[in-house]
Amino acid sequence: MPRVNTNFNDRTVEYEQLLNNFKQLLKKNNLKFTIQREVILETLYNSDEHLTPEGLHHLIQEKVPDLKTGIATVYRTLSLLEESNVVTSLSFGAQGKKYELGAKEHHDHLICTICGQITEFVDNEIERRQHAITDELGFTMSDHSMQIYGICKECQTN
Amino acid sequence: MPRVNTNFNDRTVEYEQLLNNFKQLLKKNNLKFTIQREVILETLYNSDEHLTPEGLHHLIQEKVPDLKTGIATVYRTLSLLEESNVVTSLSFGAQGKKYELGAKEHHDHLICTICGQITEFVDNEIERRQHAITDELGFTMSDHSMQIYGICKECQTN
DNA sequence: GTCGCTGCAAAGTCTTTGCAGAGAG
DNA sequence: CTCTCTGCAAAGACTTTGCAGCGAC
Repeated sequence: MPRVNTNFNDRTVEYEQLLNNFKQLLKKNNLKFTIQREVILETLYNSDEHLTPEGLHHLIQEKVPDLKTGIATVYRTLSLLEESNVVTSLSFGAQGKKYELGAKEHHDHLICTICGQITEFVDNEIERRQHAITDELGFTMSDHSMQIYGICKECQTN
Repeated sequence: MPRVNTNFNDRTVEYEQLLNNFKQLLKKNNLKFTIQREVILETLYNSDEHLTPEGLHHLIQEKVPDLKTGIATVYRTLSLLEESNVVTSLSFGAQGKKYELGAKEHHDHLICTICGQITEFVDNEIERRQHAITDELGFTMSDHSMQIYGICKECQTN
């Protein structure tokens, strides 16, 4: 099994927790903990980027070439993880969903339309306003997402 | 040509403007003003809902059955309208894009995960914060979108 | 008349599904 | 052992494209 950190630092602890939660979740639903599922979770964890199913599949093939993981398994596992709220999917303008671990603090996205880079941010004032708006309309908010599109600092100077 | 209003009220005026803008846009780009393009624009205008390409196609077939509009034309026209910023596409969780006229004031969306209803809203405080955030990061904002998911008032009582 | 547009059907993407064998518990 | 997972390939959903005839200008 690939594991990025073998020394016991914070990052490893965080991953161990995530992994344990995932194992419990599987057990609770009579599902099995397989190598493929672990590799997928770990790859998502170790990637700073927002991955498409295909991108994730490629990454896994590079990192663990012996395990011939099928794209179908990637899709199936992502659906499972999304249902379980372990990951969140984002569907931006163009096409195809991207996935990210959802365990992190809630955040929104800045998307550069030139280089495609995604930057995350959190703004408490916006979060507050969202609650105010839904309260006013009698709407029970379960989730929300916000994307700002434009040109990032780097792409402006190039 | 179908035309919902023949009397000269505000709504008709608004549509006439939209139509004229569209015609100018076509002329400027050496494109042709066709019946199909008018019907598509008009159907979008007269629909309060956010339409999928397929939904739009169905609506048109119902309303103008003699004109055998092909789904390909709907897709092609929507792309054209989107490029020209006449319509905006929204791609929410599930799949498939939905389109709405983009000429209206900028607004965000509340999406009921039970009945699928989409409610629009505008919040100036949020708009202000978005500008503040992008300014701070040196990001040039071109557009943004926000969706809040949850359960609408009606679905809560049912 | 010219040149763009349209409908049709075929081809592409991206995603899901059926199935038989592999593997977790 | 049982019953879920997996990889593969086939099938689906949605969208785009090639083409020959049609129609706007």
